[in-house]
Amino acid sequence: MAVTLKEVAREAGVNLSTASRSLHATYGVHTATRARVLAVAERLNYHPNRVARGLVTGRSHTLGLVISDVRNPFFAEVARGAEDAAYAAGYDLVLCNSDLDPAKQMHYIRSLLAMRVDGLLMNSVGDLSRADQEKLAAAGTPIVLLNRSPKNLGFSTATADNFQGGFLAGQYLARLGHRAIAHLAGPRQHSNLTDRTRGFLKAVQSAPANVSVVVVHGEHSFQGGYEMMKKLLARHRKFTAVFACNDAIAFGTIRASLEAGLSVPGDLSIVGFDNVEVSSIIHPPLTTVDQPKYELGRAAMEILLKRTNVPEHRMLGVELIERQSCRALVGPAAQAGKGK
Amino acid sequence: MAVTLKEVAREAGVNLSTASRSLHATYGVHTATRARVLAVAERLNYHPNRVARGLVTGRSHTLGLVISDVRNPFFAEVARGAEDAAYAAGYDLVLCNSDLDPAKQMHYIRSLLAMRVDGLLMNSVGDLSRADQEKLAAAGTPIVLLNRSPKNLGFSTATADNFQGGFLAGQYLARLGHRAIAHLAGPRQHSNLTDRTRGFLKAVQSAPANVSVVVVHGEHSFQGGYEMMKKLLARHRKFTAVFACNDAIAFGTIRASLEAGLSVPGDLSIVGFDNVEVSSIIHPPLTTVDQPKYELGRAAMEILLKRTNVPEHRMLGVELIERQSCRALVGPAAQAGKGK
DNA sequence: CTGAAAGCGCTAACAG
DNA sequence: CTGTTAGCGCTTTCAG
Repeated sequence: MAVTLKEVAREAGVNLSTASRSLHATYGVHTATRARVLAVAERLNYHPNRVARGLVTGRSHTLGLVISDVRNPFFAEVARGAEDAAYAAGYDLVLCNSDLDPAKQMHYIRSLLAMRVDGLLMNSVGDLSRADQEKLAAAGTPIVLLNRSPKNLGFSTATADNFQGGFLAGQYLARLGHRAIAHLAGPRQHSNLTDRTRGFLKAVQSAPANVSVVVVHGEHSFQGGYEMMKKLLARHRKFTAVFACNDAIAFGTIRASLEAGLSVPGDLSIVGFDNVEVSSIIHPPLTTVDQPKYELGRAAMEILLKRTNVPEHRMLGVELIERQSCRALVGPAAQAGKGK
Repeated sequence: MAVTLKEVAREAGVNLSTASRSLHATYGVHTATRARVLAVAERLNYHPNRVARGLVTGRSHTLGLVISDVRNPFFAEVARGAEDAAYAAGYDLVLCNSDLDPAKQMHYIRSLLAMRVDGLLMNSVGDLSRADQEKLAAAGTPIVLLNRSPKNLGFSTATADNFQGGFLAGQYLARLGHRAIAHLAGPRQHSNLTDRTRGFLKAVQSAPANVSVVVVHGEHSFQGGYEMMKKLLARHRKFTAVFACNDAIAFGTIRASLEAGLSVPGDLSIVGFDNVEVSSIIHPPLTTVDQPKYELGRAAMEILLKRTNVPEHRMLGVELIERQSCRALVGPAAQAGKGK
């Protein structure tokens, strides 16, 4: 089918190994010889067979990316960051959507290991059985985990500072003068989300004034946010602001508020988390905590590409993006009807 | 490093080839022998080396997906559809983001061919030089193109019925009684977008009443839509509806309209194209033409997996999703202030 | 049913 | 600087 190095060598009148050396651009071959080989390779449209090379070198120059779903804009960004970094380093990325299903996850991992990827980037490993986790660790393939605090086994991690993000949100709302805040927290037991909650509570507790908080849990999706908010509103709770633990929830919250005849930010201030692209597109533009998604993917990939065996942990900074979904209840801005 | 078949064979006291046969579940090996081999393989945690296998079989069970950018929700959906289909068939997918840059595209293609992927799913090939296109075709690797009308070389294609989608949009707006419509058409020379335009014009021209249309071109993005609309509004054009050739443009249009003090759909009806997830989340929920994105990816993958050498062309149906961004100017619904 | 042997395309010592 | 020689781990004839 495809032309092989052997044919190139024969055509160029040199030995197989000489041809091989010529292509690797290392020294140890006469310039004229190399030129000849290269010319022939070009003419024959030769392309080295990476699988053959991989077999002998033991490196595939391929990496695995296991995430829950690329359709989630967060992961799409991460994937892009990871892919760009891989591309720059001459690696290819195999995309796997696990839906967080442990069986599917293991299936992918097995497949990836079987194809001898040089490393794995995964967004979670917590759902795997202890045995599987150990098997994974034993495989010896470098692994970096996304979005997990550095407490996992011996794996490297790359994550945003979720605690700090939650803290920023709480501090912001408290400073605007909100004294009764609802926090839509997503599922329990979701380490990076609970970190946000912890940061938020910390900020609110350390605020100069007294702030009351009601925390509700639910699905971390548009629908989940919508439902949590509906329920909250039905209970006639008095609160002037909500901190949603991600943007999707915030969007659902806005929808539910609008449907209940509340204005945002007039009656209700809302801050989200993630800063997905849509948050600047919807109305009102959402004030949210930006998480450096692309950089997260890139940073994770960089760690992976180092191929060191000592686990490395990278935590990226977050930032509050002030838009138009919050209003100040105190201070000079309070009259204006909008935050800041 | 990893345990090899040879070790399994030795441990099981059989020959290498017997071990190999045992694993392939084909007949030709005594049941007891196979059981023994399987047991040993399990115990040793043996996993076949796919690269070695690939070298001899000539098939890598890996496919390439070259799209412009996964961060584009349209492609994320397509990618997911393709990946699911690949997964179901036991294939892995290598993700490549080309940004539509011909050089990057060729780089990826080269890399993919070098790793001997069994097929390629690409979203465009039009920017490649004639020579590169021919080289691609000559490589003999099965290729299916996304979103391209079936006029390309000998490649298979999978695309939505863009013409029909444009037609549906035009027909819908005309029926609602709109007689002056702006069409935000995206860049010229973008085959699937121009198909939408053609369908739209066809519908409008064949409408019973006279409908005037102004077509404007620009970037097919939120920003592009925003700018096109600003310009249009500045020219004091009189139109009651706009058909945006994709949802991103529609979102930009809505933003620009809102900023200009126009209400949607009160003063202006807007229909988009794509039905990305956000279109149901924004306010007002966008009436748009649904393109079966996930199915597109899956269909393309199915064609690819057939590995036939006769090009196949699949065109998927589209559907108008009526939400709340349009209003009727005639008929009983006109009073209600909303379409239907 | 099982073993022996060749070879996929390439790299990497090792001689020369 | 260049050629010879082993394999990498696996599948696949071909004998037995």
